[in-house]
Amino acid sequence: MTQESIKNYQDDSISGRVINDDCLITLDSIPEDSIDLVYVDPPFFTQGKQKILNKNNEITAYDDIWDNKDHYMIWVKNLLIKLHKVLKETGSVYFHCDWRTSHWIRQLLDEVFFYKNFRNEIIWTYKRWSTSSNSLQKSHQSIYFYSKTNNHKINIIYENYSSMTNLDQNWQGRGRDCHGRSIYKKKENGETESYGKQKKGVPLRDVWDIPYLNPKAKERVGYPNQKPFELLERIIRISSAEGDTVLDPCCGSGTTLVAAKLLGRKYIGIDISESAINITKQRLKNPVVSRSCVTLNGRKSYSKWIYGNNKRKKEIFSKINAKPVYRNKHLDGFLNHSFNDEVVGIKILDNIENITESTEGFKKAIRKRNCKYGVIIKNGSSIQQNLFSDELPNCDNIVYINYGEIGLIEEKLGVLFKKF
Amino acid sequence: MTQESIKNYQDDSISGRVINDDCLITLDSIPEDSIDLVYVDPPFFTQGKQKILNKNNEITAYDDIWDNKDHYMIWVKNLLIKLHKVLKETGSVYFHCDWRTSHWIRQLLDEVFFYKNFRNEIIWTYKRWSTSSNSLQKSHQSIYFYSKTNNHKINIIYENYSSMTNLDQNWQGRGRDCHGRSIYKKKENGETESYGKQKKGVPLRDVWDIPYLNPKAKERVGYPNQKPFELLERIIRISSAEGDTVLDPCCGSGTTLVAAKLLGRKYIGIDISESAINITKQRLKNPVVSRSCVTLNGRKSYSKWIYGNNKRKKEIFSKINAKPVYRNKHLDGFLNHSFNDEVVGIKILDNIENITESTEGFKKAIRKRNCKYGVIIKNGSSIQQNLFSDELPNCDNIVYINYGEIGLIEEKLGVLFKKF
DNA sequence: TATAGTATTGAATCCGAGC
DNA sequence: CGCTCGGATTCAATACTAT
Repeated sequence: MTQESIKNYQDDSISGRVINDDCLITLDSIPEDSIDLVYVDPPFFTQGKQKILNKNNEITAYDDIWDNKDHYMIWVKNLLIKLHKVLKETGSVYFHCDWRTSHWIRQLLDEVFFYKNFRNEIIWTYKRWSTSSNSLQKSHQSIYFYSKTNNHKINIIYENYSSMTNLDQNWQGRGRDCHGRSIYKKKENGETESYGKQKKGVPLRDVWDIPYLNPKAKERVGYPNQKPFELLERIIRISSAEGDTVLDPCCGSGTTLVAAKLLGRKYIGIDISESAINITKQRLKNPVVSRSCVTLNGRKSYSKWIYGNNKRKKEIFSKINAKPVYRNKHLDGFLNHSFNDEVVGIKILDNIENITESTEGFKKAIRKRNCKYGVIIKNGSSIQQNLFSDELPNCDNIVYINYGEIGLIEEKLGVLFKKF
Repeated sequence: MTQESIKNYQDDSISGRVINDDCLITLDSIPEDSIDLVYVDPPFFTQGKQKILNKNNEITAYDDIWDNKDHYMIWVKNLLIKLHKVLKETGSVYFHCDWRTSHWIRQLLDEVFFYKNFRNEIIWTYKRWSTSSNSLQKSHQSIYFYSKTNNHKINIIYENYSSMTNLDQNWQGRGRDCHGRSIYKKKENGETESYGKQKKGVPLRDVWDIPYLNPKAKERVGYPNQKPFELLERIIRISSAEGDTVLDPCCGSGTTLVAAKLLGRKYIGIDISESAINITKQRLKNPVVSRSCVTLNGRKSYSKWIYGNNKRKKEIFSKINAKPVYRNKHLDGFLNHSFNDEVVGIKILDNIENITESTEGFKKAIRKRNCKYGVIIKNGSSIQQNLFSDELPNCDNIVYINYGEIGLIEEKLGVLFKKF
């Protein structure tokens, strides 16, 4: 979607309501068969193990309010029954859960919306800061998508074909052989039969790789557990049309409502927390949407930035098996393998840089990181510039290597640091 | 992993057993506390809606055998109880399920292995053929990972850092502020405190993008629902060590056992189907592992191939909103939108190509695909070469467009084909 | 040997016909 | 009117055959 199509709806003609109350109570006052789409993102059932602070260091009312599973399940079931009532026949519900409760919640969805109305388990996946753990890094959440009936409103979004798809061939006519297996139809003369027909692309998958809201993202409004705009945007686009009504019974910081407003849907948001409602109201007045760099340009785009215009840098790092570091003038990276159990810092010296100055900076940088050893590699744009020409500063713990010798890095390190 | 490290174990000194029986019966004869890792991949609960044929066009015994949910649940629960018994205290179970039953199965895992021993919901995601559907394209399956106790054996696999990671900063010491929030430690002089420590990379995530076993893959053995080697390889590496014993109670075509054998683990495979057991035994004698192109080179690797060295081609396709086609000398793609309800073929003419010859080839190519219209775009490496210079062949259904005019494509098509 | 072009095919899913 | 059954359609690969 373009930024333009969002802007069109940044006026207040779109009717929306934000209500500060217990959603179980408020839902009773919403007319039956009036809602097109519900997105539910209740507090996760962490049993109070997580303390969530807002920007003013107050523990938010957001933390769970349930003592045990049964209590939680009764609350969810009640909520679902009321949501089922207010939904139109063509309506859908999206229920956001994490690993703690997803199986219980789906059980309840089966009971209230029925197994046959299960549409998808959407996997929202993201990369995140890693934590040490005796299991795999948890980096997804599930969103259950059920419709009220089989006759639900849906706009399938189509994406580009995979680059491996043999699109050309896919146009060939198909039939079945005597065993009922699919084969290509043949013309009478034996040629394969082809036919031209417009191709739309591949339907959107149920696994969505959407970046986790960056802790520093402008979109953040200082309320915990804020969901990315993109996630809600997709859901709203898929299961509603312009002018439809979107409901979020636990609206938190209001991402759903912002997305609904910007996409020209009516919205109703409910939350029991007053601070949530205040933030939401504020946010609806002046919505900020940040498209992450990853979304806009793909993950690969960063690599150019890291390595700058210096393509040789990338090559060197791959040859010496090192990891790059960025945003640091005097330090370019580290060797992947430790040397004498110590980390080795890497600096690539461009021909415009002054050796003495750079060495000083590099020494400081690695000292700051408790690195014992460092390697400075000379890299210019010509063979001559790839050799150190000036006199080298005398440093105990730093090796200087000409570009042509980077294969010898381990050996050189070994010779120089034998004394340690 | 390298091919070498696999080959080391291609001998028969690794002890393994393959048993053709009902796993519920066989499990009673396996000693308690003797198994390190169980992988369970039972038939999905499709309620007979899917007919699965093997390569000999026989309906396999693999198709489900359960009339209803309760029947299925009892079977799974019995299986889990027996598996729990034979597992060592340090052992783990991986249970493979799809959307039909994942929530029921996790419920049973909670009952038998306990909620507290849940480790991960692994999402196996892949691209595959798509179908028209009134929901999102289902393209993942879930694998539940539970351990028998908290003291389970695990080898965390580390992957490369994302290119966006600020590795440098990651090394800074961390502490907590007075509100219990994580902050970077400061030295007395106010500088941030850093420490050098080799970083291993990011722990493996719980979302695994592993290509679906291609219908033509050499790895295929002609039994339906064969899982990719890579999937089982990961599981076995994470939750067992060399010499450990791996059990697969519904081993099917035996991928688990092959992976176990090649990784130097002992294995026990059970399946009720005789044909499955025969295939497995055969396969264990001469295992074939195929690494997919995608795995080896990444998905992006193809795009270079499609567009060849001609970067301009990519740019043109994006400007005129067209889809590329490959492995076809005379045809480069199709417009995304149909014209007069007909598909429009695209050919980009390089300066080395002969116009008359190329036009002939192009005409043949689009005729074969029932395309009524075609567009030939002139593209060279200089402004001069971007203009058609020779006399153009006279073709009713083909438009010739100079590179500089590609914005006018719709208009030109309109004028030329008004007569149709 | 490399590239162009052809042949498959799958734990899918819809739709419409036939009961 | 609710079933089931079969035909048509689907794309992401990879193997093979012919030049």
